[in-house]
Amino acid sequence: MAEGGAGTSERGMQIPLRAGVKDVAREAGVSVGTVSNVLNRPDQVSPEARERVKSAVRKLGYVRNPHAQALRTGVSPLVGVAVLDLLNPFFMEAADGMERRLAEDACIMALTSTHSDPEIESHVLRVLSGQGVRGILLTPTDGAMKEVRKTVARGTRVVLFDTTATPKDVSSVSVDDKRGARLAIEHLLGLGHTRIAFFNGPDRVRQARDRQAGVEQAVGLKAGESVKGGRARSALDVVHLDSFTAEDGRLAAEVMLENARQADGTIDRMQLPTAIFCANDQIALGVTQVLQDHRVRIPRDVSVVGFDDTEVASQLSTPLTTVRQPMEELGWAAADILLSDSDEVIHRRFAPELVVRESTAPPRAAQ
Amino acid sequence: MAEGGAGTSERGMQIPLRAGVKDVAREAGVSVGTVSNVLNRPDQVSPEARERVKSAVRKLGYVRNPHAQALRTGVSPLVGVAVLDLLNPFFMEAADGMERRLAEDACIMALTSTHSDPEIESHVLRVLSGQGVRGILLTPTDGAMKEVRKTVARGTRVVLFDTTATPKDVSSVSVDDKRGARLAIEHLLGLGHTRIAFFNGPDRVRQARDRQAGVEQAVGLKAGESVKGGRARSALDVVHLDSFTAEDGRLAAEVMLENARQADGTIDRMQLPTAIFCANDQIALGVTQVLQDHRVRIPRDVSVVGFDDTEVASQLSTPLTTVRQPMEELGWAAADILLSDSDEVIHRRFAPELVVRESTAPPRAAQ
DNA sequence: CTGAAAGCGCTTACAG
DNA sequence: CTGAAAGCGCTTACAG
Repeated sequence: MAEGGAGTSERGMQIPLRAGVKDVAREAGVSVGTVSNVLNRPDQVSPEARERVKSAVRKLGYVRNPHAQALRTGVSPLVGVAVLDLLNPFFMEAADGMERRLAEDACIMALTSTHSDPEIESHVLRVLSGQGVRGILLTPTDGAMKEVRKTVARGTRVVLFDTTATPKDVSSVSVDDKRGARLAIEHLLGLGHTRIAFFNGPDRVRQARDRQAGVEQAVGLKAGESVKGGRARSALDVVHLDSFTAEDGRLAAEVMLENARQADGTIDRMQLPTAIFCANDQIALGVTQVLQDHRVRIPRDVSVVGFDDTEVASQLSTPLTTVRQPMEELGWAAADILLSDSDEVIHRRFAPELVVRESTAPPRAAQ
Repeated sequence: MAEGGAGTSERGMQIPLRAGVKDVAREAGVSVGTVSNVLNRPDQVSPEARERVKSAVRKLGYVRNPHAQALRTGVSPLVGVAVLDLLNPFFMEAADGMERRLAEDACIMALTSTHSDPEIESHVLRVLSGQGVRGILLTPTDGAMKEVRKTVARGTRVVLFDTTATPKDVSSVSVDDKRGARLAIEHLLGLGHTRIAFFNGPDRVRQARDRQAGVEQAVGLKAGESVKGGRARSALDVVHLDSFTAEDGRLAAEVMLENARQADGTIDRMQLPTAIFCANDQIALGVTQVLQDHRVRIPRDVSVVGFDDTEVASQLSTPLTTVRQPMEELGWAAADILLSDSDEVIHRRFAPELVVRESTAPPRAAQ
């Protein structure tokens, strides 16, 4: 393809594959500057010229070249979103919220997964930043801040999503996980439960640590009837699972039932906790399945509480009492901060909310 | 900001916010052309110059401006992906496969949802195409082809995903839904089932229509013991749900149980089908929950088969027999066709596969 | 092998 | 209100 030609005079004869401002200008009999003005500040152009340009645009099917625009103005319409896992409904509901906010500013969401892997995370940050995106919404893994700061130093805006870290230099959006866990436990204590099992996620995940802190706080407070000192830890049994999945929920529940099995093979319900608080709805899903398989009734024999309020929670055969995270709102807020373009560092923390359904009730009378 | 200045001589004094080829060239003592050559065809540059440029790149933290590159070369690294629903695990597992393939070509996936709405679909196509993406992977709604053709005419490559339409002018990737449904029904017939219920999705969805065709074909063939003529439709009960969700699966199952309820309030198991084929795993999830609630045992009282083999299938308390779609592979293949850049129209159809687990067994003896 | 120059398609001060 | 011109940062034939 010949380059460096003097002009486009010959090209005027043929219909261009993709019309540009020049073609529109020629068609409308104005200069390219006027075409651009019609596109960007139509009120500064005379009505006649405006109309001629508009009909030329229609006639030629002109579409602005976004790369040229981005190059010239320095802004890209692309926003990168990197979450831990595309298959986790929590993130996808949040992504819906982000997309809604981004659409308002005609931005496009580029959604990718880090698979909770710090190496993939670094790579994704570099690639997205290299693409010159308008900004990045990131659910960070534990040691992400170093790479995040490099990314910011490279000139790419980053907003942290679903993290409780509140660094001085990077904005974030989060839910108060500790408080959410406290709500769940207080609900159970309020119903009269005293032997509670907490099926938590792995300790290396920040959300798990925060939720546990909330659980311990609630148990300490209520059981001891005093802010300081008092504690009745024996009432609480914390089990750490390997992941926040239904599968690991099943496993943990099976171990629990096995431990309560008597010589005659039946399960001694007195050996079971009266309530189980699961660190997310997926775990609760696995747990309820195992309990049902073994004819342990929910909530009559055991109450179950989840976390997140994803779709599955209300769809379980016994609709699940759970701690609702405002996922869509969370995503919306993160995108909103990113697009605000202000250099101010903002930390938005949302309050979780207890949703009481049918999986919780006072404990069985016998004790 | 002053424009139209004569050069960048003064700028040399300060560290540029973001280094460009010019800065690298100055630092390395070569021309910008050489810098570009090092970046794009390093073997055509002398080793010394190459090293000097490379270290200048490192020193200045140079990152290529993707928009300038896209503008100049005409190719964008962005690939748009528009699926029906971000919350459907089928699409998210496929998206994982797409992402893997796209990463090989250093492309970025821009994932969005059409929410199965033709208007949103048109909008998304227009916006993505307007962004000058490298191409679009689309799960089309029924009447999508008109807008798809417009998009293609605008110069944007499109590959259809999970559609059985095989237009002459647009490539596609699909699974043989009809065959999948046939596999499921043949499995049930092979076990000796004769009274089968088919819980299908809404008729307006192409997948539902194809799966029904497969079901009818299998029933007609086997039950009639003859390819032509023979048919035993009475053995098949087709129920159309409003959506492919667990919730609608529950609803349908409850209606079915209600119809089998006797005067004394108990359920007459003889009135139930001996097997239920659900048009996807989500529906099967809802159905199994309701059956369990009513103490209808799976597979002893009723066999259940799903479709997709999403994560939930193997995690149900009675692991679900289902028709596996190779979701990741499907996504990978779609991305592969898109990136091939050939103008040849390709239609890739994948074969589904029956995965037998514990939710199916021969029918209860009594009949 | 290297450098100077044109140009991708757009936007924006500036002069008229 | 309109037009001519510069330039965003890159790549690529072309001449040396």
